[in-house]
Amino acid sequence: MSCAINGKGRVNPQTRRRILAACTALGYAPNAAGRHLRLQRTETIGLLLYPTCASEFRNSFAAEVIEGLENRLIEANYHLLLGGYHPQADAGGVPQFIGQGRVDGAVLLGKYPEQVLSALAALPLPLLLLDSEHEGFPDTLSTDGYAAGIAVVEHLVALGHRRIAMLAYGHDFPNPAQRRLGFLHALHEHGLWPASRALISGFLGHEEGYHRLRARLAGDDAPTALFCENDPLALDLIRRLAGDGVRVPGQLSVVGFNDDEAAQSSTPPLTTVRIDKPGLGRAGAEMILARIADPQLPGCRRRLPTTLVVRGSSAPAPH
Amino acid sequence: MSCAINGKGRVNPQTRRRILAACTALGYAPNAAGRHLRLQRTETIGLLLYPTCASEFRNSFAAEVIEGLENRLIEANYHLLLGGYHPQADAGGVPQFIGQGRVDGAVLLGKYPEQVLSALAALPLPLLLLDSEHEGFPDTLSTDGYAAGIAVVEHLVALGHRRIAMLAYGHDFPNPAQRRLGFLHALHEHGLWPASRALISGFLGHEEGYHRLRARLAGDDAPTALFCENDPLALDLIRRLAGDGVRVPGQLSVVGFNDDEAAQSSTPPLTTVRIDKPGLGRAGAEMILARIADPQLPGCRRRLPTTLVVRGSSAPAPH
DNA sequence: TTGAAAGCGCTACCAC
DNA sequence: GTGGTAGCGCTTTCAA
Repeated sequence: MSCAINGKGRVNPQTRRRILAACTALGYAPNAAGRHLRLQRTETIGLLLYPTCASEFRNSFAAEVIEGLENRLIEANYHLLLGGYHPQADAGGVPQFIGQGRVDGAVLLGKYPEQVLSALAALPLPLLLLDSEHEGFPDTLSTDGYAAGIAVVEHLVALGHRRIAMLAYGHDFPNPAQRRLGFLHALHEHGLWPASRALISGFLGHEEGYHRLRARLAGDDAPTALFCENDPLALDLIRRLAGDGVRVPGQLSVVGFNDDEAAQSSTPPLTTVRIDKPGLGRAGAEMILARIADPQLPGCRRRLPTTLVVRGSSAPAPH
Repeated sequence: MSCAINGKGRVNPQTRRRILAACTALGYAPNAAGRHLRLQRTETIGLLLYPTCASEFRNSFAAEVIEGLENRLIEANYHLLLGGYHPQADAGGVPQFIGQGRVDGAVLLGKYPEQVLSALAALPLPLLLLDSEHEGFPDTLSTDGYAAGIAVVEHLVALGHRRIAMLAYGHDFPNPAQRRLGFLHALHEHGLWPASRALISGFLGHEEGYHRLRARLAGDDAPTALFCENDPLALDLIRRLAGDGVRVPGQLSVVGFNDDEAAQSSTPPLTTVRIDKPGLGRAGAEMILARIADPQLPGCRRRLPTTLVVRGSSAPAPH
């Protein structure tokens, strides 16, 4: 009977039909617990968010990635078990549901500190680090921030800009670091000013970042173009600049990163780097499923390409 | 042994210690599948979001509610299985994981259309409708929008306002409807203008809502205070009004609803109605756990109180 | 091609 | 207070 339902083995098509009809008639569906026990498989993937579910949910990036992830997993008859980080309940930084055999594997999304990441990497469980990179994880999927950094510079140089600055937060996450490296590499290739002049970094809030930027704009070698670490930063700066009478893109071209929803509807619309977030989620689902199917698989570290989306916030350099 | 681990029955404390020590030494933890099968319980709650997980995650309201929900469930050793709405996979509008015995109950969050809600209500599974109301569900938990609508009017009347308008979307969700009713009731109590003058509703986008508002402001009995259905609407209108030279609260007091994060940091800071979102989540967790523990329990429809938060966007009425 | 039966890991019960 | 055992519902194997 099980064969009939799951479409396996040798079953008379007529018998199968009869069984399936009876199932629907009786409203029968296989019980997951029995199935899990027998199969030694839960058909469930843990989705671990850091620091909390709420914090990541508010982040539209994570939300869109999860959408792609979920869609692909549902296709594979898999489900997502949600896990935030609960210091009180989780011994040693490792969430409860791991080790309970509650999930077949887990996807890690968020900005984990090194310590938590190391603890997680040591787990005997298929794991995928999504939108980040770490040497402890055989499987990671992120985006090519390096190439994106280069693409932004190429775009601005093509518009005639020579003094291009980048505004980067003071944290140290892998992908933003890649963007900086690509950005600086491209500047160097074009013989533009050195990193010490190009990089405005180390600030924490937008307020501070804006003050640093204003200071540079007031100098005699003010940048004519600005690459921001992400869209919220770019949009906030544009708003502040507008308030202080600096025209974008007239006096300063601004490029963001992420292509958040707000980037399209801002004034001016934001030139930015687009990440296919649902695509990232789907590819991640593929990777964790493959790892679960064959734990012996060699490690896989992928970086998906990004696309530069040119909108109104970047324009030819002023003479 | 099971007794020792789960802290049940009569076990010599010394034996228990010995067993627990062995468990940690061997890294043993009970397997969830076996446990679920034996207990006929999965210690898992479905979290169903509509229309998609991504859409609800972007909504900071849902994110915060989920945070409270999750925290309480973790305390009760429960987990959250995520479910979006997948028309292709879900027969008859009911998600896969229901009926598979994969969850002990489910929490429904989001703006479900009537049809889907009815299909869900018919399920033989403990369900909690969170932040909404529907006659088909014995258990619902929402907030007291009616009282909130009254509180807003009382606040504005105390500031000397007589011409108070409310801006409400064209959709028809239970809680906003309650807010409107409370608002209109309070207007009536104070002998202020009738619903036909007070309510600016039926629009869909902010653009349209703003045009409707401007038309009213241009009339000779322009409102001096405005109650908006939610904070994003209030904040967007204030921004548009500022762009057109209308001073808030100088010429027009504005009150929002939700106390989103942005309400605190806007200029001026927004007077709004605060909902304890994590509290709503925690209370919801409590309700679904109670229902699971005893399916015979009488139905429970709760509305949590809200708080008016007075900030800078409301001020005494101009003379 | 079909039906019968073993056993996945756990907990609750029962005899000691 | 302790250890042994039945059986949860499923899939898979094996014999008919």
